[in-house]
Amino acid sequence: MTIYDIAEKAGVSASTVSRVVNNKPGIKPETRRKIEALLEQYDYTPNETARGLVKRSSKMIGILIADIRYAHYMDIAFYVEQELSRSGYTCLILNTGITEEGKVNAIRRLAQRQIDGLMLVGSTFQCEAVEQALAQNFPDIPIAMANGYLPLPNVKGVLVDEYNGVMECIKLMQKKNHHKIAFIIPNTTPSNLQKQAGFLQAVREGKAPECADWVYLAPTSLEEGYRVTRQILSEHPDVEGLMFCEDEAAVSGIRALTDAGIQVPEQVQVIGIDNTRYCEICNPKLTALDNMMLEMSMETSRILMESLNGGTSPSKIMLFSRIIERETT
Amino acid sequence: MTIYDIAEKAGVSASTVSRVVNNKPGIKPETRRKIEALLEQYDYTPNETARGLVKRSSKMIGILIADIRYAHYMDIAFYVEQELSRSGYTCLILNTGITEEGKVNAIRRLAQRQIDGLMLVGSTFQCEAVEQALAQNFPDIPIAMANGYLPLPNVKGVLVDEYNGVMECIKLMQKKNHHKIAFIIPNTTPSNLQKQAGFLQAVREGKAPECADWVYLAPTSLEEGYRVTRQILSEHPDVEGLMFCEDEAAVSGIRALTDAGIQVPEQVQVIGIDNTRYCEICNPKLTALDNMMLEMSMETSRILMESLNGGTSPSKIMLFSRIIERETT
DNA sequence: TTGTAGGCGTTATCAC
DNA sequence: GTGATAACGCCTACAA
Repeated sequence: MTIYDIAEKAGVSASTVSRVVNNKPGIKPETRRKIEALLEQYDYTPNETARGLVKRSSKMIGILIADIRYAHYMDIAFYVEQELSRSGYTCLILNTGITEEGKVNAIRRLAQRQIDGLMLVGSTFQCEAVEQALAQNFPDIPIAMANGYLPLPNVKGVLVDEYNGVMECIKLMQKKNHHKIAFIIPNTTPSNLQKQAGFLQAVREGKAPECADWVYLAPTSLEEGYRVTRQILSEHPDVEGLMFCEDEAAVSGIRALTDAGIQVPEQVQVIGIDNTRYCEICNPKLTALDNMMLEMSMETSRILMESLNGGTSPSKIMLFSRIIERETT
Repeated sequence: MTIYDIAEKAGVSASTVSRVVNNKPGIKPETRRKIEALLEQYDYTPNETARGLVKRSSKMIGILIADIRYAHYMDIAFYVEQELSRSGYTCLILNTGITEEGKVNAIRRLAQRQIDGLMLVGSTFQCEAVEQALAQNFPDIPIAMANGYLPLPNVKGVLVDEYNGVMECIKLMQKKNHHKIAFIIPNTTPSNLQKQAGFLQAVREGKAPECADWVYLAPTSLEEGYRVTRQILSEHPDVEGLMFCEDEAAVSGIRALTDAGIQVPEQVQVIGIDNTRYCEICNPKLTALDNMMLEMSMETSRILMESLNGGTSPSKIMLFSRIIERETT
């Protein structure tokens, strides 16, 4: 069912139908009514592909996420999709993986699709390769980044103060007289390096500056969280606190501790980051740094929408994280 | 950068460029090389919108999910996106909600986009309204359903034997001499009604047939899982087992039990369904019915791919669930 | 108030 | 081997 079909049935030209479909003025009310009835009757919906071709806009937004399965990314994907749908946009969600190749590939794939806007979720996209690919493929559509930023004229970024957030976490444990703290990082994204810097700062100012060396790498997974905790216990039996960069490893860290007969939080305290559902599920419940993912994603999609509508907003804003204290501190 | 631009620079016609881009035969090797060099140099990528218009195919697949945040749906979304990407398809993932209106709306939104195929995830789509909307909007593109089926000529479904699965769960508890079992259902999707039927069957055959009345409604959430567990404890202090339709409520059910000083699994056993990550995170670890979501999603996308390629496969297949026993039974 | 004609970028069908 | 030309479905000057 095309506008031509409708036009024929209505005894008018296609352009008249097009005008009615697009609510343009200057149509005789009677004609309009007649066409609207036909539209309704035949359940006409405009072909967005054709529309996109002529309008050079697809009403589609690309969303790049390293891996949608990470609990906090998933929430972002959900809210952003909801929000953008409401304004008539359709989302292309791509899982890029964390390799440069995967990220650049995804960008190229989107480039073929005439997307109207782009959203990047996660600081992993804050890198040279992505910056170049964006500059080349999307020099002028609005781009919004959640938890990251790139210095391109059409990019806006929403950041969270994780440096101070982590510092506060460490201080919280120190205040409770837990000073020997290990730090577990899943990878070296800019965001995680920020967190690490916060850790180092707090620990160096504290009573056990030697812990600045207690930095461990453990990719996001339950298995790795368990493994690394056992490793830390064996290398530093005197450990008093574990600061994880994400909840998933943290919750299995808790498990490793209790399995080893260690009291949480009396002997060892544990803090995670992201404040995902996992925090409420594990036992004891996990204290976590809430990095405001939800607010961040809403803010990011708001900024994206604003740019799409030609509005303007600061190119970089920062939100403040906060600690949600539960049972592991 | 269009094929016309390239054609001009190469001193050939646009058709020739198009042929090279599409790897068509019958081009003088020299011409081909020259054009390929230009393509490379200007980083040309074909405009999929224009292509879609003439080919009447967008290389896009619609994916309908009630709510991507449910842990098991999320995994499906991830794997399906990966799988379809690999074959050059882009996924449009829409969260429809569980209302009829939301589901039908999503279908209409996709209808405007010339999608090549459609995937429905979850038995919630197995309903009259969706069936009608599909028949009307997508009479002839391949449609694959995960955990559901609709009797339309172009629909294929992958199902899981949850009826027997739940029955086995109940029997497992009965074998361990826990007979007084309550059943908690989040909503009345066809899939959940199947589970309930399995529960009723097993309980009626067991030693406490009166439990057939112990069916509780609790929407998927930690709060509701906790609340309903307390309610069950107060209404049936002699309860010996809890069979939840999904892990999320189950894990907070465990918490409610331990908070009430009840030993799990000695006094009350707990089983969930979906076998999500949550099972490993809570304490004690949750025994769950693995409804093979992963296999199901891979199978569903495989079937969808096959249909897209013109192949044929049975319109309805069934997978078998299995129990993953952990610490709550 | 309405219709005609051209064009968006691509592919496919004929000619040459 | 290659080049016109006509679609695909829609929008939008410009004309009438």
